[in-house]
Amino acid sequence: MSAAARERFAAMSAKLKASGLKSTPQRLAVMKLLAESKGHPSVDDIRARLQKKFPGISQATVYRTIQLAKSLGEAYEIAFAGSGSRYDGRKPHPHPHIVCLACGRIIDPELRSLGEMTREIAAASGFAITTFRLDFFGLCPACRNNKNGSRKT
Amino acid sequence: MSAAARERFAAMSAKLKASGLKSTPQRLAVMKLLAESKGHPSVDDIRARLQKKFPGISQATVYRTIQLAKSLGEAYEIAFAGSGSRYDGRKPHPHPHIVCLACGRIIDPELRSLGEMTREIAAASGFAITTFRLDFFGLCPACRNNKNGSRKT
DNA sequence: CTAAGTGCAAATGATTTGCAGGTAT
DNA sequence: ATACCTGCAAATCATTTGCACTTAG
Repeated sequence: MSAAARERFAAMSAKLKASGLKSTPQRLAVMKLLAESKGHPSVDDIRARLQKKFPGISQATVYRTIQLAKSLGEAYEIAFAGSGSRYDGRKPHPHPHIVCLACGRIIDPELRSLGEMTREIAAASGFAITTFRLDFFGLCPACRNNKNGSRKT
Repeated sequence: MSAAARERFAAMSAKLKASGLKSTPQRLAVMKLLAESKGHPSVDDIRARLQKKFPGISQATVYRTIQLAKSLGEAYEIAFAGSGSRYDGRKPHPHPHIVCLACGRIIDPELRSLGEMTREIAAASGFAITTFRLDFFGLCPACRNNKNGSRKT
């Protein structure tokens, strides 16, 4: 567990405690995974990885905990049509993504000029812009060559 | 029906005929609506507007026809998590949107610099980028004032 | 102790699909 | 004629929710 992950997990558990809600083992485990997963895991990725430690853990609990983390401002959901959402507990704010159409990998690109673009859009449309969604889709370097699809979450 | 809409409808019906599939009244009606609707209608918007002319029209037919139009390259789907998709038959290619969180209105902003941004992303990540999704969310000029929500599709 | 959380299974909402009868070509 | 369509209802898939039991504080 990297220093950054440890810090994220500390922030999450602190918010959880501060909220007055209960710090159950399941909640802490889900949040830890969110804090340390670089690969934008799905609900089922999380449930699967928690099986060893919590044999009976239910999807419902994972869903509920993720929603809780979102409502605490500690997780970010990337929803896709036609497939389950993916979650990010490392950067819990809107940011652009690049999604590999072959293996499902999702990475976070650097991108300046987005704030500028948002201001331009707001000025031209008259909307009060509060958030955005920006995804690029394509083939990652690995999938451009081999036809594999080792799903790295 | 504007000149642009007429042209889009002509393109759609031509593609349909060329595909060898049948030009049924339902299909032509759905495609006409797609061709002329500026407001990015939902499946149910379309079904509702077709009720008068086709009293028994089913959601299934609307869904199937939209998928057909998409596969012909003549309609573009904007999918949202937690609510139904919206469709665009006027510009059947990826383009940015601005979505009003209060009334659901969706408009198409002008935006240069997107191609440039895509190239930048591709170069930095090594991905072969094939498409993108860009939405801004906020309050439209009307909803910034009144709390109404006249859903203009 | 007791409000809150968990697992399970049933409910939901959008979309898809199987099937039996209808229609464009 | 006949392969393709349609409407209907049942099936899917991701996610949410009701409920009876369990547990953190």
